[in-house]
Amino acid sequence: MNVEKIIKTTKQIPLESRTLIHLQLVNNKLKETIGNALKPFEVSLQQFNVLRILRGRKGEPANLSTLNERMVSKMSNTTRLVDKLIGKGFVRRNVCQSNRRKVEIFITPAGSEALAQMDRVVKDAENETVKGFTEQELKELNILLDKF
Amino acid sequence: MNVEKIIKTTKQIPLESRTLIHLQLVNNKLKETIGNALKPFEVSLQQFNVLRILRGRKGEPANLSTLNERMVSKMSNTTRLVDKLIGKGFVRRNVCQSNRRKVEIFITPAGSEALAQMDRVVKDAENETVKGFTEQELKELNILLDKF
DNA sequence: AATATATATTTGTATATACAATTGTTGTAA
DNA sequence: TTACAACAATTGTATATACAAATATATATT
Repeated sequence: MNVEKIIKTTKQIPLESRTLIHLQLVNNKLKETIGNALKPFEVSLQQFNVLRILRGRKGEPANLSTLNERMVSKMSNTTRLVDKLIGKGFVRRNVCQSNRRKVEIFITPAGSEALAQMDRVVKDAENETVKGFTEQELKELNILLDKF
Repeated sequence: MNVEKIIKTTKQIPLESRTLIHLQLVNNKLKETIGNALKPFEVSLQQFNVLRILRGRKGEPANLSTLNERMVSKMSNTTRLVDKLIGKGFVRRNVCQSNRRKVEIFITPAGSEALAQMDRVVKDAENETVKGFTEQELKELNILLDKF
């Protein structure tokens, strides 16, 4: 990826700014690649993320605030995101008996099945995205990103 | 930044996935920081980006497709983004005389002035964002990001 | 010159997201 | 026990963005 080429500038960009632009460009690419992989399933990256969180809980339900805490990109409106997943039959929602303010959200068998398929295409897309890296380089990148 | 802590997981995440999640988290943080810096000016990151592109052209007008090419995050709807900037008095739009399909977009004096102020706060926000890095580390990060 | 094709922008519409206000429920203090 | 604060989720509304279709102009072909 060549930053200057992508944003078509000949100017020399200060290192700090260039780094931040670089990160945004990488992120855009990444979201596009994974978003495209998910397109056949008609779920967004956010929705996929929620399904994975629910699976990770192995039958334990999650309530909305738990989901929100664990989402990669927190959002103000998890209710409607869950509504979408319910509409697709991938999750189920109950009012929590012990505390009726809360809701319990479960992944359904159909959701688990769909998720298993999504996993495969997303894994492929991820590998495609990082194919230019050695394991060592990925580790170095993670160490650097920790400094943010 | 601790990935596992932020998304509250105890599971070990595969290196490839972890890297991509890491990038998204960094990007979210970055957008929030810079977005907040711009909030007093009531412009979005995208709008700021367009203003900078226009300034970079030193009086030369830009048409919409030129803007689009140069934007960090390309978008399908630059017309309405420019409308917003016109509404704020930061840019001006004419029909191009030599090719009436095109438009010419200029930054206004008010836009230049506002941009100069924005620059300062954005620069501060950028420096704040990368304060954990040495120059050498930023260079390394840029080299790694190029592999995407 | 008339017709078709390509280019540049704009508009309509659906969907996504942000933010604030509202609702319903629980816990706590007078 | 009533009143009030805190909590959890939902809803209303405004704004943002994506995508496709429409409009207007220019260029190329017959």
